[in-house]
Amino acid sequence: MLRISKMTDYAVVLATHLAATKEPHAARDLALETQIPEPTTSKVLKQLSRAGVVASQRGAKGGYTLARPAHEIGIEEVIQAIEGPIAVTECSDESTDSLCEYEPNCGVRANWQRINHAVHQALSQITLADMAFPFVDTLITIARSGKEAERARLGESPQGDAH
Amino acid sequence: MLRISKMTDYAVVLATHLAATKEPHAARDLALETQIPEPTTSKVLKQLSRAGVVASQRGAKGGYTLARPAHEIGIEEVIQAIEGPIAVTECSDESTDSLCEYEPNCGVRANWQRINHAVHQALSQITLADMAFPFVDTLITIARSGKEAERARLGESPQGDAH
DNA sequence: TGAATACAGGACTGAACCAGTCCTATATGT
DNA sequence: ACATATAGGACTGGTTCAGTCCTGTATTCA
Ligand code: SF4
Ligand code: SF4
Repeated sequence: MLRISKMTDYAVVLATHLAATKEPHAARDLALETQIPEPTTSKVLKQLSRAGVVASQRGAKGGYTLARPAHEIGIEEVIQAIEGPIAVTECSDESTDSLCEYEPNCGVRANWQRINHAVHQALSQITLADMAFPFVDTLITIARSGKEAERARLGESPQGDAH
Repeated sequence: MLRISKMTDYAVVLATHLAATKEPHAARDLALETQIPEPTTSKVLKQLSRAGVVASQRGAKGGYTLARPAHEIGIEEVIQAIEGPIAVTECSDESTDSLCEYEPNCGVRANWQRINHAVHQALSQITLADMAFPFVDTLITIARSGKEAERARLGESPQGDAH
């Protein structure tokens, strides 16, 4: 399904919630506001804290705030904090040199890596500030380059010698 | 990690392999060419067949061919054949009215659905003919619309009353 | 100081999903 | 008939995920 995990979803919801104010929010309060169970909320926020997405303050009057302004935090960063690096395929993990056993003779590897990069870029550019308002549709569109003609030509004869 | 399953990866590799010729390929032959184990290859191809991505011919001299020309089959279709509808979040499944329990008071739902739609579009436009050659980078780019200024302004004051 | 608050870290569990194999049935060509 | 090759589905071990809970530490304030 190409889906982010539930925990990651919670993370985006919570982080977006934090974007609303600069006051520290206790995990318990955020749980009440979002309806997400408190232990789970706490777990997610701890992970976000370790990843540097949110800052934490212990003790009474403590809580969580965003580590930086909302418009400087891309949701890719939030996703990565919970799930690790974005990698659409096993071979497109840019952090580790993860080796797929089929890699030596795999013809689609290079293209998957480019697709992965595009997704990564798109999610990096959408910030928590964007998520707080319904304007994302004006920000993200997938555009084909002017090489459409070339592609169509190649597409007509995929078995041709196109080296 | 926002990853497609291994089976889906195999499906794209196999389908791209089929794009090279119009002759029927037996599952066994494809398995040898791609190094993917034969039972797994067979399973994946059967799923692709049921989804209408590939056509099958039983009996001696039989095998699999693409159901349509390679440049008419988007990889989104291949992914969907194995994993079901693309849905980045639970609420962004366009096929079913899947209801998330947090949906009523979730502020990021609309934006996730737009992101999901963009990803869906991008993967639909990349065809098997594209995957057979390293030209995808010329085809997919993420573009921001001209509303960047508006966004930046909003991003500066996410806590402001922007209703 | 001591109590209350709130985060940090990690262990733990049941459930769901995934990867891969195998068996039986059916269709096709020689 | 017989060999070939797909169709469908059952089945299993392993892994990952969602969620909870416990112990420890830092901070505030009376
Ligand atoms: S190398 Fe090929 S088979 Fe291996 S993960 Fe990448 S795309 Fe998939
Ligand atoms: S409604 Fe909100 S919480 Fe539910 S799946 Fe969609 S984004 Fe996630």
